[in-house]
Amino acid sequence: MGRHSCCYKQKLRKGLWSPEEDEKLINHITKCGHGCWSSVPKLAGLQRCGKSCRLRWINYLRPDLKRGTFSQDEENLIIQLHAVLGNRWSQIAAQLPGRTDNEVKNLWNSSIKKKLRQRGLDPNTHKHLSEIENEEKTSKGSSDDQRIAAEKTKPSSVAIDNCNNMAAPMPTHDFFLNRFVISHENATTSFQQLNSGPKTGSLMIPDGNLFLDSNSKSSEIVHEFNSSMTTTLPSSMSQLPLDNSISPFSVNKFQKWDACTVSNSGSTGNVSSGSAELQSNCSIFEYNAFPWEVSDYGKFKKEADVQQNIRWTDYLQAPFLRDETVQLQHQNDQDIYSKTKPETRFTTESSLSANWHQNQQTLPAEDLYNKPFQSFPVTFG
DNA sequence: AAGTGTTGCAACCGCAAAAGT
DNA sequence: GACTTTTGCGGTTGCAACACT
Repeated sequence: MGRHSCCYKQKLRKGLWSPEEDEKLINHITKCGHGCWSSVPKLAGLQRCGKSCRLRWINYLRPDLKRGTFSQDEENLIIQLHAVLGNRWSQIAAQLPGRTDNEVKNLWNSSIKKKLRQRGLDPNTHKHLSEIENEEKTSKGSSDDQRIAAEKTKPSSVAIDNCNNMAAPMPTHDFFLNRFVISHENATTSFQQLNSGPKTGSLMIPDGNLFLDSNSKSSEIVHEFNSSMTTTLPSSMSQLPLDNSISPFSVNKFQKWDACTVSNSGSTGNVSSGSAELQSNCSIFEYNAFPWEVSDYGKFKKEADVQQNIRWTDYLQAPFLRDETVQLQHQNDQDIYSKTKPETRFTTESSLSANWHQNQQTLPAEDLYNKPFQSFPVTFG
């Protein structure tokens, strides 16, 4: 471990953080926020550089970190995302609530890579090693060596092909569904971790689902609430009690929902009637269908705007939803929907996530990995 | 028990992009 | 527009803990 140049100049501490340092940093940030990181050490009374403080906070002290070992589902998701995104750890970590890019990166380097190799897969290209060997045999010359070397630093060729192909498939139905379930589930988990009291309506707003209404196939986006949470929906998230039991960071995470909160219908279940905005051609990023951090929201939205603004209505009308062959590939996911009758469509997310987890768990890891995975490089660059 | 190798992870480095002046 | 500062990211390293001999 080296030391930042600024640390040399100012003779700042390096290496592991002591509990006292952690406490100082936590106290300072919870009271004042981090503001400009370069000023944090001075204000917090730390002999560290701002960069070091930022890293310590993001990777270790942040209250919304999950910690602990990665679940099999998380590992599978990392593998899938890596096939699309390559070594873009921050983007991968953004799909794993409570996990940091550093954690994901470490897991990949220390564990997942080995597992993939044991399964006969190249962790860089996600291709079978035999396939790569064949390619190497058939392609000779230095130009090919350069290509292979370059390929190692890129996401899978499938993803690249899709990226270069104007007719590349849209994001897959199951991928988005999975993302919903995971992030949705996490929102609940975060809530429960942060506030052991009764679930009030306010914080349950993010616990509502933004669902694809596959029954009507009308490309309608339905915002739904659990029946238990329809009674008291505050008009503003600012009404949240900012006591010690609720981290300001969790509130920050959910703030975006405030912007799309529709007037409470007063009825249980479907409140789509009041969601004109949601039914418009809004980008999927604009209403935080995924409970990412606001900063992530901005980042992804920007990327999406710059590259290709995938809209929910576009997604719902995507060819793969009409393509029989592809639909067969997503039979399991369709089943999740089809088994839910319209009148009982608003099943709790737990049943959905249970289905999903069950689905994942019944697949051996390798089978899961080998499952056709259509990437969506358009969105994530 | 002591020495050596391996592993997991926290933290640093260097670079690039963004933001500020 | 040029320059400086800040922020964010991916790659890498150092070290403590563990496993093995």
